[in-house]
Amino acid sequence: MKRTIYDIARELNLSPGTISKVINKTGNVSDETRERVLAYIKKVGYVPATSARMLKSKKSYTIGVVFSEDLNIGLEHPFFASILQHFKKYVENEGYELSFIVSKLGNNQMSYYEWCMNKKVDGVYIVVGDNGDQGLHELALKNIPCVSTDILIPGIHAIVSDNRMGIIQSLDYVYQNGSSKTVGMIAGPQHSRAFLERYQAFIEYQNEQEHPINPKHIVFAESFGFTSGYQAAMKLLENPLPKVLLVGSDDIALGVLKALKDHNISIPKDIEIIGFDDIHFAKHFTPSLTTVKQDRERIATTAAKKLLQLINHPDRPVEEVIRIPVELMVRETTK
Amino acid sequence: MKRTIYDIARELNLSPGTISKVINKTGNVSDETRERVLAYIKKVGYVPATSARMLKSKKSYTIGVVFSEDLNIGLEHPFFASILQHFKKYVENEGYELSFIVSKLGNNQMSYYEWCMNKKVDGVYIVVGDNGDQGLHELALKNIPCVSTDILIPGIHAIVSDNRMGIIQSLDYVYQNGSSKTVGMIAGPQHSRAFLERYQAFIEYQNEQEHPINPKHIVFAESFGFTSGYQAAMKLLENPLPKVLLVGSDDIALGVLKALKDHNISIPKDIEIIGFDDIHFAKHFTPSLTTVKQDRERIATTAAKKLLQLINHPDRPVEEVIRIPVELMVRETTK
DNA sequence: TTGTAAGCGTTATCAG
DNA sequence: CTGATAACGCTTACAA
Repeated sequence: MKRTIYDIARELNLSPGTISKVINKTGNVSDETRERVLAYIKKVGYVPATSARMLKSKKSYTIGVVFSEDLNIGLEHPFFASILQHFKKYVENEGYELSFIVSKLGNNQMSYYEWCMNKKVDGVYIVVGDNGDQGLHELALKNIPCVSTDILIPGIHAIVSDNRMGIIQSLDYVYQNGSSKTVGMIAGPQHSRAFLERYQAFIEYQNEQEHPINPKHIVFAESFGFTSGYQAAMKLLENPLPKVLLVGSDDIALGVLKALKDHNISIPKDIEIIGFDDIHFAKHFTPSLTTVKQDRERIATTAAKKLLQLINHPDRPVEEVIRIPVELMVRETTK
Repeated sequence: MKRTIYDIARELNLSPGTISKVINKTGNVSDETRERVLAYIKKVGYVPATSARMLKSKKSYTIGVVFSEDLNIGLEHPFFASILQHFKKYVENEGYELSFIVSKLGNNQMSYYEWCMNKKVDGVYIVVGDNGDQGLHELALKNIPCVSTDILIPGIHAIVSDNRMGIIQSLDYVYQNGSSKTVGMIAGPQHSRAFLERYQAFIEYQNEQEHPINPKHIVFAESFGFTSGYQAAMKLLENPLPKVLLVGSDDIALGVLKALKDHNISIPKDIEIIGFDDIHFAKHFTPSLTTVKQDRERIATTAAKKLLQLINHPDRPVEEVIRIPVELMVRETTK
């Protein structure tokens, strides 16, 4: 049933080495035999045994995926799942597959790096990672090709949204025509880079443009997700509201919207809301959410492309951080 | 740097074979040497090379995951992503890891079965699959351990929700106290087993209880998702509405809700809605959605447990289809 | 251009 | 109870 390179060699009156050469497009083989082998391989549906190949060549055509669970962001997270999906599609098309890196496998604990050595993965992709995770920093030190679409670690290439640009677009939109509305922000947890960047961009913009910042109009959500958005909004409601509210993420924004509705606050009449992410649901909500769209597909494919480049041309230098442009989607929560 | 079983043997004045034995808990080793080896291994952080181990033993401690993309259900799907997440957690804890099965890897097309042989996966998990997918049926024929939490294929063990029970609970709730409301259904695409079962259960219940079924109150959504729900609702609106509406899934139900709202139909006053799934968002929507909750965690862990059993005790027979109970979550879209 | 043979790091079967 | 030794299926010098 299962055929090896030896069987093929015998059946074709060739030597195993030759077969290997044509499969790997290495060494010299006459065009004729190459064709013959290729045809035969296709006919009988031979596929080389990965394990043997790995054992010998130290390559696996596999990319390890870090999807940090510590943050309690499940695979269900609308943003990260989507990115992972696009990434997967791209690399599979290039002949690579994905395997989740896990640090606690049954009994034996193993660092990301050990896992990579052990599995001989060609590269690793950090979809979402925790900055406090030592394993990640260890990875950055060893030189294994590695890209991230989340955290920024010196030594690891990252592809992330231009958060600052998103905030600028939002505020430019708010202040257009010389309007001088009061604007507040419900920021996400500040241990997350993306949330931190968005918050800082907000503060900087306001300072540069000399718009006042009212501390009571700034609230930090405790976590990701709907519920923490709801709670943050409750806190905001303790004081008079600003006219416009930027929210760190759509997930959170939806919770905010709900809290506001529950208090009979009319949107966008009483307060305008601008989110961040453009998750699938943003446009379906009532009222539909004005938000900054992250180009998930572009982030993912850029990351994939870059990782493959790192793997196949380790010499060619590349920029370490790439910022992907974002776009403001104006919908019903602003006027 | 990288240590092999040989290095360890040498450093410990033993033979490689002995080391292997203690690692695999096989053959006879004196307690003393076992301890000594185990201690040393832990100290130096040795991990066996998977490739070599696979090559020799035909085991990989890896489970192949089928996540059909043909259906355009991405990794982002709230139900399946959540199930996969729970499954992953369970098997990782038992020392297995997950690798996505892919049939078109770069240039060479390969059937699921070939992939499994090639990668020597110990089992396969079908999170979501297309019934028209020949590769899946081929898998069922070969005897590789395999479980599904979606499609039902003869020969493949399946763990799915008790859809009939969900419909019965919903309708019992609707008809409680001898009420005789008219009830309709927006069913999902009928090529999907789960949707089909829900539809059939509905029809059977109504017939058994001798409640009339108005064909105009039954609409089939063309696809999964919000948009097809919206469209289905539009169709339903062409005729007078029933008093109660069961919807095949929450995803679809949210689209329905939106369409109804857009037409100024009051929920639950004019029409009551009951969904299916209890996706995360169901309780956050306004009004919050009454729905049948699928126990995603239990489905996933049951599937995981069963697959591991199939792998490790292929002899022990097990039922082929397990139905997991569901629970009606009563919220604001019903009164 | 093709064939030979020595590994890669394990496991498993025998002897000792 | 422990130690040799032959696979496992492939890649890669090197020889023919």
